[in-house]
Amino acid sequence: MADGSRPTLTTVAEHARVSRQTVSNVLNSPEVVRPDTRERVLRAIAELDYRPNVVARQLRTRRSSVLGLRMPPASDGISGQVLDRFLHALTDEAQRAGLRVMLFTAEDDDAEIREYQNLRATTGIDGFVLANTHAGDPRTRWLADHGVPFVTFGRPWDTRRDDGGTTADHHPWVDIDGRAGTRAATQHLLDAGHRRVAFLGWPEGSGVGDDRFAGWHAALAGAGLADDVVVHRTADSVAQGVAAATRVLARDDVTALVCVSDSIALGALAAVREHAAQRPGRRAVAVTGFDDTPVARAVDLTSVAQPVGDVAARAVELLRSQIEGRDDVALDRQVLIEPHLVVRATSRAVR
Amino acid sequence: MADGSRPTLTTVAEHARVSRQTVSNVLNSPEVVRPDTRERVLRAIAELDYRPNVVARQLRTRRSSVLGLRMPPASDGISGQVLDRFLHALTDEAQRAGLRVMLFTAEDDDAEIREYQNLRATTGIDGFVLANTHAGDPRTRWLADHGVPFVTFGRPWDTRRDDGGTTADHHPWVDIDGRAGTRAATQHLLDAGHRRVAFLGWPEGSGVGDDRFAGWHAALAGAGLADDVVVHRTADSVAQGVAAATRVLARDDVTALVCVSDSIALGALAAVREHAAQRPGRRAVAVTGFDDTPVARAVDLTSVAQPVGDVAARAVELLRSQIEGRDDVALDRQVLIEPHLVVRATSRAVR
DNA sequence: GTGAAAGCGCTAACAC
DNA sequence: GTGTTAGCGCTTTCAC
Repeated sequence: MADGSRPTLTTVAEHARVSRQTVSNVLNSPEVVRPDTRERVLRAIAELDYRPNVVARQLRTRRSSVLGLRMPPASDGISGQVLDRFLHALTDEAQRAGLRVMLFTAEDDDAEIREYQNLRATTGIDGFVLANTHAGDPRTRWLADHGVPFVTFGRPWDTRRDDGGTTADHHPWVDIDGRAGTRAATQHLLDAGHRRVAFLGWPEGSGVGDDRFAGWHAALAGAGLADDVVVHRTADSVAQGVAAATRVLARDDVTALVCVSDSIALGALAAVREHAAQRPGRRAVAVTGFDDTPVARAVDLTSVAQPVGDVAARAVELLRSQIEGRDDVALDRQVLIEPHLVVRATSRAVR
Repeated sequence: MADGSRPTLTTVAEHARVSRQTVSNVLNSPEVVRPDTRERVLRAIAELDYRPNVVARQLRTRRSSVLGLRMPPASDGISGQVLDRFLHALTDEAQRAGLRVMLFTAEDDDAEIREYQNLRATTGIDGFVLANTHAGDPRTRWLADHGVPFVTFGRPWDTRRDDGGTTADHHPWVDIDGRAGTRAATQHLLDAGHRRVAFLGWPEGSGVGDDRFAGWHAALAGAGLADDVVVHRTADSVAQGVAAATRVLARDDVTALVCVSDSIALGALAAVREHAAQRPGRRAVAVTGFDDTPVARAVDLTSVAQPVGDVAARAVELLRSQIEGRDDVALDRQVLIEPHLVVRATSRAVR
């Protein structure tokens, strides 16, 4: 029972007939204690069910072993799911490494920076994970300038900076190779015999979207089909997906659609269904999405899956090496992880 | 710049020419300090950009102002979204109340209980929020027995206990009135003139599912239509939704489907579309879902929205009253929140 | 290898 | 109203 008071270092020390310091050593530098003493101390620890008070330790060492993460704004899109899965994986990986994840919210980037200061000053958070970086992000800059350990899920997309500096560009990050993802999806369709593979993407200018576009284009180029391509760009929503696909399907030679997201793919699927109803007997148009969200699984949509577990593991690793101050030369500070294609009904030969 | 060392109470005290204690008082019991002194201290605080070290405070007061939440296992279903939205709202509300949310993971209930002990003993977490309670939950029991502040999102569905005890039954909880939700959805359909409103639900025995079923039934009973009802029960997936709806639509008098979840509604929608294609000219069958997930918005599905923001606010409130030890008689320790119906295309009169 | 002393930054208890 | 003293539980430093 945890009533009364918990045992402290002193309790354990008395119990094992050693000094508090020795108990501390057993916990933190076991190799420095003689085996039999260590044994005795460990027994006392077990008997008393002693657990070190991390708050006291934190006060002394100035290390909290806590990571901060801004709770990403509730995404209305379907793809928001990826971040949630990432958050889960991150919590898991952090815990495995003896770290905790603490959440906070902020209205905008500036508020977030203020919260960094706050959290550092008051609770001594050790580092941050940023999940939603964007072009010209002031947050990475601030963190780098202030020597705060952090890692981003997502590459910094702007390589140029007004003042010609490069600080922000060199921060540690982990990202998923979207280009490889759409490339694999496109290749998969080409392998199935499709020749006219259209791309339904986001408006130009988003790093992530452009990256995915590039993968599709590269695959077509590899097959010598890049001279005359079909692309339609639109905002990320199911309704827009319907509209975009309907437009593209007006071209009768298009037999497959590579979509930049599951949301758009979901819309495309509806359009394809409509299209098929009007032309019975014709081979169904293949569709692929991106993110492998629950919806994709639900409607049996082929999609590119982001291995968020791997991302989280590498992120924690990168963070730890910064926090512990070891300049891990062996550790790549920029990690690009390959996604994989999950083939489902919407891209398989139908009938 | 935060380099060098941050100011402490002592720094501020010297700066304001008072004792450390007075500074502490200004922060924690301002009314006890003379106005002019307080003014001077506040000025010093502002000038030095002093922020109290919460770790030190925590060591002293044994209060962490941190709430623990087990990261719910990545739900493959579409409805998992509700928890994510809740988590966001909780973080927000907690922050507003000066609390932080810390995450952890656990394999199962027992592991979670072990983690409670751990977190309490080592980091002194003040309380917990449980998001996924289930019948016969050992966690609420453990927490109650050990006097740990907590609140659940979800009612305890089992009112009986082996030993006849009632501890677990009296814990503070916040929940959404699912019954009221389906009742509103059903009434909405009845008002639109539908007479045969079928229910697509989960297998009997889940508290949440039975609750939603009850609301539908109550609405029909209120209209004198409960004598001969159409119900189909199935697992929560889109595919199952398709199958269930197809079965139910074999009865030609069914003109509306109230679904226990958006997943099932999504499937039902597909079945309805198929059905309509075979019977042109017939009035489309109305469909409603539950949870108002992004997918519902995406496909324009009428759905019952869970006001998770309200839930989070009340949860934080209940937790605070426990942590601060005030036995708030005025505060209902069991809060049922009314959801609201979001009417969209799938339940509006078509054409 | 082990122990004693000091102190991290704060607040509770009591003196003035 | 304000200041002084003590101590939360731990680790770092330095004797031994």
